[in-house]
Amino acid sequence: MLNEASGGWETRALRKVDPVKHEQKRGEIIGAALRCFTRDGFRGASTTDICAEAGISPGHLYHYFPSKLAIVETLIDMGLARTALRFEKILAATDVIEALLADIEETSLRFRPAQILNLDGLAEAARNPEFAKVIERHTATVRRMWSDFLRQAQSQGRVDPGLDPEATANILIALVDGSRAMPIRNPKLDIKQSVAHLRTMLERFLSPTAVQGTANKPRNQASRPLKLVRKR
Amino acid sequence: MLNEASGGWETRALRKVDPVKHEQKRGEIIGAALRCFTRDGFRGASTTDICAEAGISPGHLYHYFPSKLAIVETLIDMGLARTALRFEKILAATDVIEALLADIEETSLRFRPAQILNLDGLAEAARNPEFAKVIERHTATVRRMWSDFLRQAQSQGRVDPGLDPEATANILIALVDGSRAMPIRNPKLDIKQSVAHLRTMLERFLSPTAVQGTANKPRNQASRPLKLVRKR
DNA sequence: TAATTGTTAGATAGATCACTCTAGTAATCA
DNA sequence: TGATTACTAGAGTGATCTATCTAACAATTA
Repeated sequence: MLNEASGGWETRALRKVDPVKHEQKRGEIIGAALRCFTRDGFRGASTTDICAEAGISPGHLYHYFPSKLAIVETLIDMGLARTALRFEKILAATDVIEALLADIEETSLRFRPAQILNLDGLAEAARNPEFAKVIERHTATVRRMWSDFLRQAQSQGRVDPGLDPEATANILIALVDGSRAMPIRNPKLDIKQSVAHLRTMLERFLSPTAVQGTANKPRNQASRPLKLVRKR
Repeated sequence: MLNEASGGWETRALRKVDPVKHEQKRGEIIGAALRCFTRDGFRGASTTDICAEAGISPGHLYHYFPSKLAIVETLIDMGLARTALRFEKILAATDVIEALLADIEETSLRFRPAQILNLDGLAEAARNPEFAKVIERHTATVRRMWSDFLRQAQSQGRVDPGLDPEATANILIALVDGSRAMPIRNPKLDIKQSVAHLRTMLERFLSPTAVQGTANKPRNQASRPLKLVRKR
C-alpha cells in the first residue's frame, strides 16, 4: 500500500527473519532429506517423503527450499566439504598412512548408509556434465592435497621418488572409492584383515625401493623383474 | 471354445512362436533399454523412453517383458555374466597381472558409458536386500576365482605366501571398482601412467618378499618396518 | 480358405511426482 | 494495539510414470 505522506511504500512493522531459527529449520529439513535420499536415492525419494520424514507440509518445505534440486545441491556441497575436511585431517596426522587406513576402516569398510550417496554422486556425475564439473573440481583439490604431501614425503626420503605424485594420488583416491564398495559386495568382510592387507599394499607400494628389483637373492618368480615407474 | 466331439478344447491351427525371432526381438529391446538406462539410470529412464529408443509401442514392450523390473533384472544378469566371463579370461591368461591391467585399462580407466550401470548396481544393492544377495553371490564367485588363483601362485612361489588369498582377492576386486571411478573423477586421466603405477603397486604388493623388511641398507623412513600379514 | 494365435499400435487408466495457491496463525514493531 | 510479514498447513494442478486394454494386422496350420 502506498503511503502518501512519505511518497513511498509503507514500512511500518517490518518483521525481521531470525537467521538462527531459519538455518536451524533448514538443517532439520536437510537431515530428513539425507535420511530419505540415503534410503531411496535422489530420484527415488520424493518431496512427499521428505515432508513426511521432517513432519512438515509441502508448502512448508518450499518455504525453505526453492526446489528439490536445491536440497540435493545443498546436501552435495555439505558432503564434499566434509570429505575435504576428512582428507585434510588425514594429511595433518603424524603417520599419514595410518590415518588414511583408520579413516577407510571407519567410514568405508564399515557399512555406513550415508556413504551410499557417494556412489549416487559418482553415477550422477557420469551423466550430468554440470555436476561432473563439481566432482572434478573437488577431486582435483583432494588430489592436489595428496600430491603435495607425496612430494614432500619424497623429498624426505619416506616415499619412493620414482613414483609420480599425481598418478599416485589418483590411485589413493581410487583406493578409497573401491573400499567403499567392499562392505556392499561382502557384508561379512573381515575389516581388520582388510585394513592389514591395505597397509601392506600401501607400504610396499610407497616405500623407497632401494633394494627392490635388485634382490641379492634369486627369485622363483615368473613375472618380469620389478621396474620403477620413472618420473619424466 | 469347447469341441463337443473331442470333449476338450479345439486345438486346430495352433500357431507356434518362433523362439529365434522372439529372442532377437527381446535382444533389441534389451539393447534399447541398456542405452536408456546408461543415459538416465534405472529410475531416470521411463518405459516410454525405452519404447521410443526401440521404436515400438508400450503394448509391444509389455508383450515381451512383464514389467520394467524384469527388463532391469535381465540386464543385470547379462552384466554380471559378462563380468564373470571377463575375470575368467583374465585368470586364464599367461600373465594374469598384465591381463588384469589390460582389462582395467580397456573397460575401467577409459570412460565407457555402460560401466556407469555398475555404480548404479552397487548403489541399488546397498538399498535393496534382495538385489544385494545377487551381488554378494556374484562377488563371492569372482573372489573364489581370484583366491584359487592366488593360492596356486603362492604354491608356485610367484605370490607372497604371507598374504591371505581371500583378503587379497577382496582388494583386487576393490581396485577394479575404484578404477571405474577414476575417469569420472578426472576425465583428463593419463591412462598409460595410471596403468603403469597400478602395475608397480600390484607387483610390489604381491611379489614374494624374501628381501622386504630385512633390507640390508638402513631406510630413512618414519613408518615402522614392513611387516608381512600372516596367515592364520 | 478359415480359424487361430502371435505381433503390434495406441489410447488411456490410475498412481505418483514436483510444485503452487490460498489461507490461517504467530511473531514483530510502530 | 494494529499493521505487517514470517511461518505453516493442506488441497489441488498439470505432468509423467508404469501398466492395461482393445483392437487391427500378420503368420501359421487344419
